Amino acid sequence: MQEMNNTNQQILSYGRTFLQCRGYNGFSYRDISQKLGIKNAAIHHYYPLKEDLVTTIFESIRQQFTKDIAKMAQSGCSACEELQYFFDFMLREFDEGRNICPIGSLILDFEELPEKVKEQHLLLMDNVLAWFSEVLKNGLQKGEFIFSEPVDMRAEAIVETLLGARQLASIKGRKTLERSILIIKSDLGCKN
Amino acid sequence: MQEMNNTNQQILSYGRTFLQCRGYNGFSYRDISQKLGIKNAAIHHYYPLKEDLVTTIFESIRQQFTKDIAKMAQSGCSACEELQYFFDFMLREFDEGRNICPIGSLILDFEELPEKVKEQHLLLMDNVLAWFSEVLKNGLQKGEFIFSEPVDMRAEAIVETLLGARQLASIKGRKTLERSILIIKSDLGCKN
DNA sequence: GTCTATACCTTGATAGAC
DNA sequence: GTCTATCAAGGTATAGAC
Repeated sequence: MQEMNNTNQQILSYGRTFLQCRGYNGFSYRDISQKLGIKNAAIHHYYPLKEDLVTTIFESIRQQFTKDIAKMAQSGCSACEELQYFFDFMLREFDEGRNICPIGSLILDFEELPEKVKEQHLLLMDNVLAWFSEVLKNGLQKGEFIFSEPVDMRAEAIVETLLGARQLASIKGRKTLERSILIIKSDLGCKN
Repeated sequence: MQEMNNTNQQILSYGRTFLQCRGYNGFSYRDISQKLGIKNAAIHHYYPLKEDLVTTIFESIRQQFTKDIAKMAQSGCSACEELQYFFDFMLREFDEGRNICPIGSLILDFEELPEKVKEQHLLLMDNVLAWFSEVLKNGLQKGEFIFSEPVDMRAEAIVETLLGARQLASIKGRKTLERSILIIKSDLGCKN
């Protein structure tokens, strides 16, 4: 991580929250600057263009994800536990008021998005899908899971369910997300 | 259906397409008017406020859905066939370029939506969830499906998976949606 | 039913002072 | 690093002519 002053960190934090609540075109520099008690133009000092800000947000999300899965891989926990770790992460994010997962937050605006933002979005999506596929593969081999479809296909469906669940939960509340996590585990034949 | 001239119909049709591609705040009256070769202000003649337009769009979607499920109920087809009818409808809509399901298209903007639009959105969501629950209940009783969770819970998870699948498919293509439909049917123990 | 014209707001972005 | 000031663009919406 580069050295960062407090303002920069807060810009990224609020920016991320706004992004995940309202999407790319749903928040403005003014929304962020008001939260910090500064002016619109000050944000442009850190991120001249909005695409710079959003790209940086996505890079930091991906960095954090990469760090987290590396830590899990070292800890030698079961595939079930790895999944649960991800689910807990989603629930915690939901509780923090970051209502939509970052992947879902860009889909409506995707066509008109700047190229570098699109790239980051696809990269994060690939990383998440690849991680799920890996966990499912291991869990199958170790007999923790039971299902008959190719792991990639199953992984994709899980990501989609979480995507949708996170969105419905932003309207209907946390229980919605909890229920879907139970279903996902049940469909994997997961015992806990 | 009220009598409608061609302009009005086209406004609703393009409006719906734009809404499902870009969300509530992602399209403008100008987008629609340009498609029709008329001016911005002409649309306001039919729908003074944007919320009027979007409310009408949602009402017509819900009306169509209500009509479709009534027709299915009369036709006496199996629960599996009823599900497949819905899946085919989604695939057809996807092919028409209406990329996101209407429910998903309003979620990001939901908080700031006019009250009457929120109502229509929730109403459609309830209708869809209730229909899925009903079909699952019947399918269970007739032995067409096998699963252990409450039907409401399973129905919710299916809607979420379709929601997410439709969104990923808008980026990654039709196959994504097809794959998820297979998984959903597989998890229901559906034989076809 | 469609047009022109217009009012008013928000947004992304820049220039230049401090 | 933050401010004031400003700009062009695009959005919603209205008034009134045709």
